[in-house]
Amino acid sequence: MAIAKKVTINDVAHAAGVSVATVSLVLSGKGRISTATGERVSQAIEQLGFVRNRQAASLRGGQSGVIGLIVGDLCSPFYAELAAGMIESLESQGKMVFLTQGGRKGEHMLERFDTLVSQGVDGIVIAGAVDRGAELRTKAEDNGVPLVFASRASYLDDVDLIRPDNMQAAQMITEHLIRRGHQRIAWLGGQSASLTRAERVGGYCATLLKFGLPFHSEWVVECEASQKQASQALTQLLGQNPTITAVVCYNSVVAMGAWLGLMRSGWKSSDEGVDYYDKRVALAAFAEVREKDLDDAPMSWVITPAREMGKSVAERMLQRLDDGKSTVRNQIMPPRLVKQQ
Amino acid sequence: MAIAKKVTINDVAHAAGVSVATVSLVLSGKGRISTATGERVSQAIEQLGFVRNRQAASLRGGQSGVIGLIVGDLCSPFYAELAAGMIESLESQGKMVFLTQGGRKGEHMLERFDTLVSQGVDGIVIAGAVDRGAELRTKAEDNGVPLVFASRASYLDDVDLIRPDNMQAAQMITEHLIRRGHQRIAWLGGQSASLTRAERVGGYCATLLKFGLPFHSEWVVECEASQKQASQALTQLLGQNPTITAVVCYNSVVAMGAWLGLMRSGWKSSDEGVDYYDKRVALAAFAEVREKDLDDAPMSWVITPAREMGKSVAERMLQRLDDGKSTVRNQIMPPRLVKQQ
DNA sequence: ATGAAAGCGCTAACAG
DNA sequence: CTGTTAGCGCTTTCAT
Repeated sequence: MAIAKKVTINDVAHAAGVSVATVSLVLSGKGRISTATGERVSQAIEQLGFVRNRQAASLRGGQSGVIGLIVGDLCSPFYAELAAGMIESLESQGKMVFLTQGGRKGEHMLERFDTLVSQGVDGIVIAGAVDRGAELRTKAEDNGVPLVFASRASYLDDVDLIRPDNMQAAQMITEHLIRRGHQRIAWLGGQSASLTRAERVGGYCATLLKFGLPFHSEWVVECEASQKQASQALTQLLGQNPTITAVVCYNSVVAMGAWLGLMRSGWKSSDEGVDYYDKRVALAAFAEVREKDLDDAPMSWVITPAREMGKSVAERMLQRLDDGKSTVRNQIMPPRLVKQQ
Repeated sequence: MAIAKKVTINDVAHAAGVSVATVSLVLSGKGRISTATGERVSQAIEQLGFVRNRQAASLRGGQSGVIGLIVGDLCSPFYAELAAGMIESLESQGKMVFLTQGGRKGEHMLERFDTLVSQGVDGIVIAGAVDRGAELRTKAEDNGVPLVFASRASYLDDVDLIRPDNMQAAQMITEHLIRRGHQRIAWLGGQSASLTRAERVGGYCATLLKFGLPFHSEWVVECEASQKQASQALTQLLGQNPTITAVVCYNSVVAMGAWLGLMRSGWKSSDEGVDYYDKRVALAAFAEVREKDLDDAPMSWVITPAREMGKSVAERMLQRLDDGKSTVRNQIMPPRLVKQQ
């Protein structure tokens, strides 16, 4: 099959018996075109199967209709879902997305940024850990490219930023346990270097204090994201502090490890926690996204709706595209509590 | 801060005291340029911070350096990792990737395809379930755009296709159990409408026969991807068929459910399976990607290296770009067995 | 080995 | 309302 010669705006103009300018106007919906001509042009377009060359359009000065997305780690479920939500939203507005990877720690953000600019994107979204935010902001200003950040945790200031409300999430999950009658609540998991964890621990701690409950630093234990480690850490914690009745787990792996650990030591899970003779320990957790594995676990958990966050990011970007001068702002995604049973 | 006026090839030519043509030649590495001039140009480029406008380049007739990727579901860990591998690979070759979503069932593949073409991509990769493969192939031919498919399971023929070896994966995991002494091996999970499952069950069955072991259709049970359902289904299966000593689980959720189910019924996990008095049942599973949750489970599992598959896809695409006439081929990714110690 | 010039397909003034 | 015209930034013959 021969390669169909590309049909251009010229061919359309010819077929419709008008000038290229007219076709262009019809295409962009600008200018007042008579209904009759508009009709004729549309028909020609249809008939010839014309698809407008965005590159040429953008070269001439218009918008490219393309948004660049630099995501740190596409394999993180949270960012994958964020990206999916964003792309979905943008595509429904007729935009397209250039996806590139900035590295788990944001190592490649700057180079990727340049590449995106050279591709003529209308705006850039950066999702994930950011290495050199200030430089990026300057670059964006220099190039006149709207920039929006989306991150799980961040201290960036003076930029458009959308992020989860880690502190509120921690408050919700802690308060949930308290309302179920728990007074001695421990924390399991995460590494102290993590910003996300810091924000969450902050919320946990604040909530305890707010309810006049004891906060013991020995009840906040670090551990790696492995079931075995979580299981061991929890057993040790409970052994040394038998009065603890509830545990907040930093993520789903830790949570599963905690649960399994208890079960393996002879505890049995019931609807509201894990029981051992006359004692009960309730579990609660943070999760990146809705996970099948947690569905059947005897615990409540809290997530940040990543897909919706992606949509918010898209909306924010569209706004900036409309009105480049609109003031930057810091937007926060409320978390969602998933109650067990 | 004022928006820096975009520096073009003209400015570079001026600064280096040569013509734009020369700069272009240096940029593309074509044509014989004297070392001296080349040096001077490169220096000017560096100094002015010039970045070549790919849109213009591509418009004029060159390649755009952009590959379109239509992925069905970015939230599936398998495809997320595949995409990540592909993008990584392509970016290291100076290419960029347009990412769009084709829908879980490939509903939007055709529209997305058109959009990508209008953006002037050099080639298109389709990852995921494909709805109308034949049409896509025709479209690609008409537009002269190389097309490569990557899918977890597919019957597409006569196209460039890279897919996992589901059958071999099933053979590996089944044989693994057999070599450990199991003779009565059951299958748990998946829905019979799934193509992937069909391929895997095929491999499981074939391996049993190859080793002269019994295959009972009652030992192959469907179940949804939920721990609870898996747990119930397994309990029932083992209750009715007490001679079974090993179970192959269709995915990680089913596997976790199976394990938990056994534990909750009083079984205890050991290194080589789950024990109950004098009886032992070994578990094995398919997983989409390496999962932390499976790491500490008493079972072996098999995965298709999605990231490497992504790299293969990228390579295949680059080949087609070099040599559009190279014959299509069906490439298969070997699975990897992860033995639980 | 390098320069001059002709566009790629489209849009944005500016005329009519 | 619609046509004319001048490029956007770059590549690519064709001369020199």
